[in-house]
Amino acid sequence: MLTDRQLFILQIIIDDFIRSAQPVGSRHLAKKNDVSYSPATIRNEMADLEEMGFLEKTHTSSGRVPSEKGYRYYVDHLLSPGSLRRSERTAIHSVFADRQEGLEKAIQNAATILSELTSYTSIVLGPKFNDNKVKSLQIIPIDAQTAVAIIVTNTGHVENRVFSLPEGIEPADIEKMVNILNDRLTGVPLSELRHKIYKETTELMRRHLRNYEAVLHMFAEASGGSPIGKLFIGGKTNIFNQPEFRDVEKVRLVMDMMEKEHDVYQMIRPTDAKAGVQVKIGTENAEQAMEDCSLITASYSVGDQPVGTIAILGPKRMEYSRVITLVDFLSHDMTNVLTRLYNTRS
Amino acid sequence: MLTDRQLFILQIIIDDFIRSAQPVGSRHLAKKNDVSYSPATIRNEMADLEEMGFLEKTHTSSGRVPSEKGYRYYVDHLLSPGSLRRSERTAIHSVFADRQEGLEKAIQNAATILSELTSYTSIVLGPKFNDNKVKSLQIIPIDAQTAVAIIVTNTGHVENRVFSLPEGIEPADIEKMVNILNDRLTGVPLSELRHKIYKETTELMRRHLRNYEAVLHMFAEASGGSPIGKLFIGGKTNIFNQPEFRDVEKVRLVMDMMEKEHDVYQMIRPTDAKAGVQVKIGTENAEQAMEDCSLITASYSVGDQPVGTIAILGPKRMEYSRVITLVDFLSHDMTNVLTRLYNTRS
DNA sequence: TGTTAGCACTCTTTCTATTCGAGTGCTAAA
DNA sequence: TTTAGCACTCGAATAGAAAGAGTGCTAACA
Repeated sequence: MLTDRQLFILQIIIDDFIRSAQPVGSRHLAKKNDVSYSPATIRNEMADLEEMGFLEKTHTSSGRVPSEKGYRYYVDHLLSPGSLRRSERTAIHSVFADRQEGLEKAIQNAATILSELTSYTSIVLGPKFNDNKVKSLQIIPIDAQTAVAIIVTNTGHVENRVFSLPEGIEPADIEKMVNILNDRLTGVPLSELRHKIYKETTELMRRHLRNYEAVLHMFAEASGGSPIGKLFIGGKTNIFNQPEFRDVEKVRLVMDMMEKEHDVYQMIRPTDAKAGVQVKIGTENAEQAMEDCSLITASYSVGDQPVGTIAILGPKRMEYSRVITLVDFLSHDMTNVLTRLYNTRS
Repeated sequence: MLTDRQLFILQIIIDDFIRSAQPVGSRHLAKKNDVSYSPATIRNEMADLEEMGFLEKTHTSSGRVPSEKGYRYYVDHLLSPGSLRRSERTAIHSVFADRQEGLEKAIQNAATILSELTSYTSIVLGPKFNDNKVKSLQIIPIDAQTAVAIIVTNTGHVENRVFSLPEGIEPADIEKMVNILNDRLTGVPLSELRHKIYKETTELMRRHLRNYEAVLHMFAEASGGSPIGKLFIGGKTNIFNQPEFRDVEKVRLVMDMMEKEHDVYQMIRPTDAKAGVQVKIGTENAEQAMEDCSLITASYSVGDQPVGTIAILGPKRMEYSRVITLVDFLSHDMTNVLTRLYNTRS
């Protein structure tokens, strides 16, 4: 077990390293105001901490650097809870205050604000309302052979798709079709739409018109939509600011990964395993490219259903305290706003 | 004026430098099969070419490197017209062969293919049909206070926006409104919609219902949409492959710029000044960050109206011949496909 | 007169040696 | 248990020195 003094020293070493990015030496620490031990004493403790795996040396006669285990212990036990400035709070609140621009824009703004406040890279996984319910279906003919199918959900989300009309269909037929579809499918969750569309309406449609299959098929397709929410990444190039990423190859690894939507999604998709803020340090991330990075994630919800994730990607030497507080705060804010907004319209 | 031999030497110097990224020396050139002059002769010619500003030295005793003026002359006068492999042609054709996925996906694929074929960064400015005409306007109520406004154009493009309904409006009122709007605005080009919506319908609407302003305003807003087409960038990290971008600061400049949609748009927006492929070398680009890059653009059209742009961003030391051929080919292909697709539906 | 061989010169790159300083580990004294 | 002292290690910085690539110029050659 660690003595109090060891805890203290571990803490100030990591704090110092996070700020300076320089290996910290015993003499340097001893000079600090709140440290009253001599360099030699500190050296002894450092040696012990290193033996236990919390610290590392870059070479035999360098100062100490936190190991991954060290960071892990730090976030689990040593973190002083950060607090937000008033200006930060209002910045975050303002993102969702003005809904005029639409949800998508608001989410994108959230990503931008987050990266600006932290000067790390932010990732926001937009909400996917799988239990969105159909509010209205429309078919708008464009010309003799073509039409647009439109699905509006109870959250105001609109899916649309161009498709070819069956040969020789009449405007009256289309109207009939739309009526049937609306009659039978209003209120059906999007996730079930594909299934229900065939089950509920095939019979009816067949009675009223020929060539209904193409149309049904089309609607089923459009309802599929993207299986995941949209990804927004803010401050992609912030990683360039980090001194440990002076190396082109390292930057490249991370940049490449950020371009691969699928990988990013895998990394931050909401896991309902644990609620609250999650921290993944270095190799704790599955992604190879993340071995020098840390990822802080929190999911946000509508009601008690998690619908999306916000995350901060930075160097392992991250300001954990600040970022955790920020991410926690924003995710709660988003949960509140979205819940108020969407949970009422059922 | 340049002698034939000077032209020849300038050409092989640039060809060689494009391939190797190394300053090319007289001895190195003389050893090539198709060069029958001695190093000394070549040195003399090089000195002349340098004096005329086509070549530069990185330091007093280095080989020569093409200057910006050199590249400019090269693309204007020395370019051997490249040809495409069959596999490249089919790759390009295949992008637009299958329209099932929708236009947006196809455009995105174009960007991806382009960056993969060239191993540079590709930028595609999605089509903006400003003369799209309104086909249909819809208002779908979501709940008592909220509704979605939808505009469908003759190309099948759908704009939508959530908005707040005026207090105490009745479903019948909405229907009336939609009828008036459709009656008066069908066929109006999107670019004029904002204007016409007030001019044509205010009077009528006022007669039929209170609080029409909010609704009109909303439609006017939605019709504004994004003033520009959507941007797709492929192979953002390809720049890392270029040896002259080993430097983190240089990469950063370019990366930062690519994140700023507005800057990118300014750079590649269609200029109907010149048709065909345009090449901007280094500082010929307005953008500061581009001083070590070249940009090759071509716009594509529907009919004879340019609607979007494709571009390749690479180092000044770019394979101009290949890329120009490729960009030219793809832009024509896109023009053909889009013209066939959209020009019929007027 | 145009071309080429030869040579001195320049500048970068690479290697080696040296020094400097920050930091450690260990021992012994307080 | 803490601390002072000291030898030791290693990286970073500095300065030559040598190697190598390439040039410019001059003079000879065809």
